[in-house]
Amino acid sequence: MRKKENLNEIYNILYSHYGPRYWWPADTPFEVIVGAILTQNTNWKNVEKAIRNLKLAGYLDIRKISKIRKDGLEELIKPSGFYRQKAERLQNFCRLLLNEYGSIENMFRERPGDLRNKLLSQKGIGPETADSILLYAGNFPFFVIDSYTKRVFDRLGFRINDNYEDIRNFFESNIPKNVGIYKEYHALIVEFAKDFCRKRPLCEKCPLKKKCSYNRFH
DNA sequence: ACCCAGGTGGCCC
DNA sequence: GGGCCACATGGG
Repeated sequence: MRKKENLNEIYNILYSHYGPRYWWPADTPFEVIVGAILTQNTNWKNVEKAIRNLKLAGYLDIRKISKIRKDGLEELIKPSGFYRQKAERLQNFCRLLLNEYGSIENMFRERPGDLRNKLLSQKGIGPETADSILLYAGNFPFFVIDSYTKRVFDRLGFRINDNYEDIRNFFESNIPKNVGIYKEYHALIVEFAKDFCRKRPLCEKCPLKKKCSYNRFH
């Protein structure tokens, strides 16, 4: 791991390069939750199809999803892949949410740390999904770590171990504790990773070129 | 015909 | 604690 100025500097460079990303792309907190579950190891385009299906059917609704037959839900979300487990887990989560809290607004009144543990205890909600929900639906300052984050900062020369909580703690202790910045930084990392950390030929135009440890191989 | 995508849980040691 | 594996669709 490296020092904090670098993390903030990288944020500034990415923000200058891309501008605001307006994440999370969703109309409601519940849509964030659904998207967070459906996008697990899945291309976002496929998730958009699934969410569109839910909307068109009038089923992007916590009570509707709680009551629908499981095979009906599977059909609607099929484009997002892993649709049997996701249908099961999404439905279970909706039922838990209604039973324990009654509503999303009420769920987000719980103490953030307690809520995070509650989310993590649900089957199908791991640390990234939990933090996506807490940050983008609940506006709580939890930094979201995903495979892009690990890949990007590995290439930038940060010595990152593979432990989710360690990485999250590293970010949260070295950038301002600000929900807007957390939201924007994660979105910028994803944007940057898609542009530059998959296709090597684009490296010449990379805004973080000077910081990238891959440069010595060029 | 591969490979990848905004992960997670189960099982093994 | 880490190393595999299943889970499934759609696009390059």
